[in-house]
Amino acid sequence: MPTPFTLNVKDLIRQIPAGKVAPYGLIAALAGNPRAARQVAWVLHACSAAEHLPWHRVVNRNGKISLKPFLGYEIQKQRLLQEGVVFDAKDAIDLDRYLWRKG
DNA sequence: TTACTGACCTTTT
DNA sequence: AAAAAGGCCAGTA
Repeated sequence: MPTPFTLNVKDLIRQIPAGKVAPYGLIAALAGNPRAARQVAWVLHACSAAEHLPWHRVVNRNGKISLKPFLGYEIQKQRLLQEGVVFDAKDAIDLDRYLWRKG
């Protein structure tokens, strides 16, 4: 039985609209534990496939993809590009523009 | 059962 | 300013 935090994380990720992204810390904070970003990451790589969570809309605090190349990085980037998210020269997303705002 | 690992973030030296 | 440590939860060995 997963903790409410984990369930909350999944719900929050489901609420992320297309074309927006959310860092791990924000989801963790909304889920109730600002320092449980690591757990958020775990939920993604472990449960995202089983659920249909838009895991590609979750990036790190730098606005960059944490995944390593050829291990999901390209897939996530392509998905985001399909949704209209633009990467800058550093392969990072402008969080000021694409950060998901609750509401 | 304990111990280690993992798509990380925040706080403290 | 940069660097180190602490913290969170679930899965695997």
